[in-house]
Amino acid sequence: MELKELIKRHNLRPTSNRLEVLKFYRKAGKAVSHGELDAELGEQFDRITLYRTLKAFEDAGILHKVYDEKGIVRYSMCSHDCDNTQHQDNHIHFHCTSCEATFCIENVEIPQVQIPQNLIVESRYMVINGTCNNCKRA
Amino acid sequence: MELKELIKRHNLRPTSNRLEVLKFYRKAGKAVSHGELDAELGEQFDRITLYRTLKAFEDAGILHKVYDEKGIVRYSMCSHDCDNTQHQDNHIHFHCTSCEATFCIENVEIPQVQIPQNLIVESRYMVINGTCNNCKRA
DNA sequence: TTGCAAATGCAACAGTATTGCAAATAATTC
DNA sequence: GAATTATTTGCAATACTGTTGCATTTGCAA
Repeated sequence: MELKELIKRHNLRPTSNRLEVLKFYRKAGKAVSHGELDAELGEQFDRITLYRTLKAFEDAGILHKVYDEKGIVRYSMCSHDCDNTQHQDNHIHFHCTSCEATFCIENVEIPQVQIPQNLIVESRYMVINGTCNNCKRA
Repeated sequence: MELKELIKRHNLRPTSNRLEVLKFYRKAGKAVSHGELDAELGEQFDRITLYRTLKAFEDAGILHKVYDEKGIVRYSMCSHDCDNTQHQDNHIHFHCTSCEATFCIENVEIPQVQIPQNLIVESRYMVINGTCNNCKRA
């Protein structure tokens, strides 16, 4: 079970809570909100613990935050190994307006843009809304 | 006072509440959250009324929603006349990580991107985080 | 196996947002 | 201009999301 290793590598203790959460995220293959996580693991673990687990994973660089157009916060597994100093989630996110799923499009970089005023750019965030392949068929 | 006309044109009644809210948004020149609006006009108008006013303006196409990286919902005046069926806010938003201001960069379109899977694209949303000119000086 | 730091569960609380309903206000018709 | 109708507003209640403090438990290392 390499999830245990992943957690340890980021200087966190591999508790049963964290292992289950991470297992769920890996299985999900899409961004998952605290609410969705709680619906799945709420019987087993405390609501607040799940909040703290998500925060710990984000700080450690195991999960990264994703926002959809409605401002809903979700988390998704980092594909590259991020750390506590910097996330490398410089890819586009896709949000399906039909099933509300949000997932990362790992191999597409967010394009550079030319900004008129001389503002200092630190990071870029981009979401594409549309219909995913599942919902397209239906 | 052409704000009255603007409201009427979108089939809403130009009440004092709505006129004040719109006046505030025009003056602000940046995206404003409900909380910020309430801090300014909360003495005069009810908190819930302000929520409903924002919603009404959004539905009517007078304001459009803006999200920053923390998932905070703000509203900004639509430069082009939108309507209740579609918003045309296809421009980039800039968020200053120092003063937390968010504003529209009207004249820069969100770039097209090539998406690998055959997903159906409906709209694109982009936020650039950085430092605004005000905070740069400081 | 003992001692310490990290992690968890529970309770309380804070902030944001929505809904129902009655009262007030604006627009419409006569 | 008065009466009628529909919209808008304020208040109360409620729901959802997220955070903090503290006592207890758990994991890890000496």
